Formats: sequence, C-alpha cells, structure tokens
Amino acid sequence: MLPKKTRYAIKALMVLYPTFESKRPMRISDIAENEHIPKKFLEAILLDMRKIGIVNSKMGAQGGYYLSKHPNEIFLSQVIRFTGGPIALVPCVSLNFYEKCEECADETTCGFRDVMREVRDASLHILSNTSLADLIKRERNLENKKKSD
Amino acid sequence: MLPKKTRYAIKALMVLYPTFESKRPMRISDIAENEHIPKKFLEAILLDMRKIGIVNSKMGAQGGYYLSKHPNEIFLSQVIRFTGGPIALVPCVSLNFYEKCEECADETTCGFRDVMREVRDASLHILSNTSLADLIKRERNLENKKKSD
DNA sequence: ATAATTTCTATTATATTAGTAGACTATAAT
DNA sequence: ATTATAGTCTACTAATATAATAGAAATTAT
Repeated sequence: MLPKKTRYAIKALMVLYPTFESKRPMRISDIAENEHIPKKFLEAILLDMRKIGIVNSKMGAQGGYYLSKHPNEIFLSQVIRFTGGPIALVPCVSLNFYEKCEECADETTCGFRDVMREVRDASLHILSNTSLADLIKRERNLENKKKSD
Repeated sequence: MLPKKTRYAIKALMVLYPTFESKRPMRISDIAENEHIPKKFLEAILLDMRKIGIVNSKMGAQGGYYLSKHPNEIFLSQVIRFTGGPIALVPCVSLNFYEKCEECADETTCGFRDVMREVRDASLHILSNTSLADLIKRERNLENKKKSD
C-alpha cells in the first residue's frame, strides 16, 4: 500500500497541472482545502517535491506553488520513490532501496526473490512510463466516456 | 513492501515443501531455528496458514506441521493476502480489501486509480499464477545454473 | 505418567506514518 | 517603509501497525 503521503503528493500534482502553462502559482491552503489534505502535511510534501525539481514556489503575497517540470516528464515512479519508498515488495530486489536479505542463505538462488523481481519489473514498467500528463489524459478520457453513456 | 509476517510465511512453506509427500511433520522450533524466525511469531503464522487449509498440524510428541494442500495449488496471492493484506497499492482498487477513496470526488473517473488498477492486474497476474511448487522449481533451476558456471 | 509439542489469550516493544505548533523569512501591494 | 500574505524550517506529538514475548492450557506418543 502506498502511504497517504504519496497519494496526497500525486493528487496535489494533478491539481497543479494547469500551472505549468499558466505559470500562476497556487496557494498550499487552497489545494489543501479543496483536496481534503491536512495543510501542514501538504506543506512538507510540496517541499519534498521541490527538492526533486518537480515544482517550484514563490513566497509572499500572490505566491504559491507551480509545476516547474513538464508534465510529460514527471513520472509516477519518481514521485512514489521519493514520498513512499520502494516499489519492490521486498528490499532484496529493490533497485533504489536495496537491502541484503536477512534470512536467505544465498540470494542469487532464492526462488521467491526471483518471482519478486518479476513483480517489480511489471509494476515498474507501468509506473516509470506513466507521467502526470498521462494521468490527466486518462482522467479526461474517463470523464468523456462517462458523459457519452 | 511485504511485512515480515508474509516473508516468514512463504519461507516456512518452502521449508515444509517436502512434508506434502513424506507426511512427516516438522517442528515449529526446528523451522524457526533454521530460518531465523522468532519461534512465537512463527507459531502464530502457521496457525494462520492452518486456518486457510494450507497446512495441518499434529500436537504432542513427534508432532509438528506439514503441508495439507498440494504445492501446485498453494498460490502466492493467497498467502500474501492472508498474512500481509492487499496486493493493490491503493485501497480503492483492492479486490479483497476495498475501501472507498476518501479524497476522490468520483472514483470512476480518477486517472490515478486507473493506473493503479493496471499495476494491480500486472502484479496479481504473476502472484496468482505462481505456486509453492513453482518457487521450488525456480530455486532448483537457479541452483543448477549457478553450478554450471 | 511423562515428556514433547502445538494452542490460546494476553501483553509489550518497536517502528512507521500521520498530523500539529509556532517562530522565521521572503514578497507584493499600498 | 509598512503591512498582509504566503512559503520555510525545526521540533514535537499522536495514532496506528508491525514485530516479538510470556506463560498457562490442551493434546498425543512413548
């Protein structure tokens, strides 16, 4: 399960989507209110997103947050890794958070690990090829489909 | 990440593999010691595995645990779900642990949910088609490959 | 009858996640 | 310049979930 932090982060980025073109910053408090995210928590999350160059901020009156990276190049894998940790189900197959298996005598011949690697590859394939722009596209598609029913 | 409980469970089942044919029970304390699993924790885990009919136990002297279901029909998905919870990354796409999304206005048009559904399907496809017997086969294969190097 | 082994109920410890508080800093508008 | 606005930073607290432990009770082989 992804932690709330990750889900809030993605939700917030989706809300910030229009700011990439408009360049008009959005206030944390507005996003927090509209999306039902605790404001202080969201502050911390956006600060993290800024650290990895996905968003930028402007202090003071008329300030706020805006996307600083093209929505085509903001990938779910990056957001998840930075806010929620590993995509893999076990540390011994994690690419970014690898830890040696405690109980395994020999990792290289562990059958379970082998399967876990497959699962990781399958998930990662999707997550590292889905961008923020894709999320928005999907949403539009689903909305249109719904209307036409 | 899968909790230790799940990893211990799978490890234990792999160790119990030969008991399906031999029908000779293995002691909890032996498994615990060999696999570096806290004994009391493993007791609880095996009790759970018994509840879902994967293993059976015999009390008293010469007692212990043995597989009661064919290794071809013990699937990772079942073990994970019973010991570690959802396979999905968000509750709103979980088949067995569904929860309504708190922040989403309309789940059916949520772009993120749509991707999460894809990830779940990809993971589930692997996990519900991989059996305990497959794990053992893989392990044998990896061991043989290694030897021939 | 005894020793071996699982079962059951309760409790404790540890780690992780989620959320809060408040002082500090930068900016725009006047 | 002053003021109101809005993000930044450091520290703390609360809630929840995971991991591990303790010990008495029940069952079975010898």
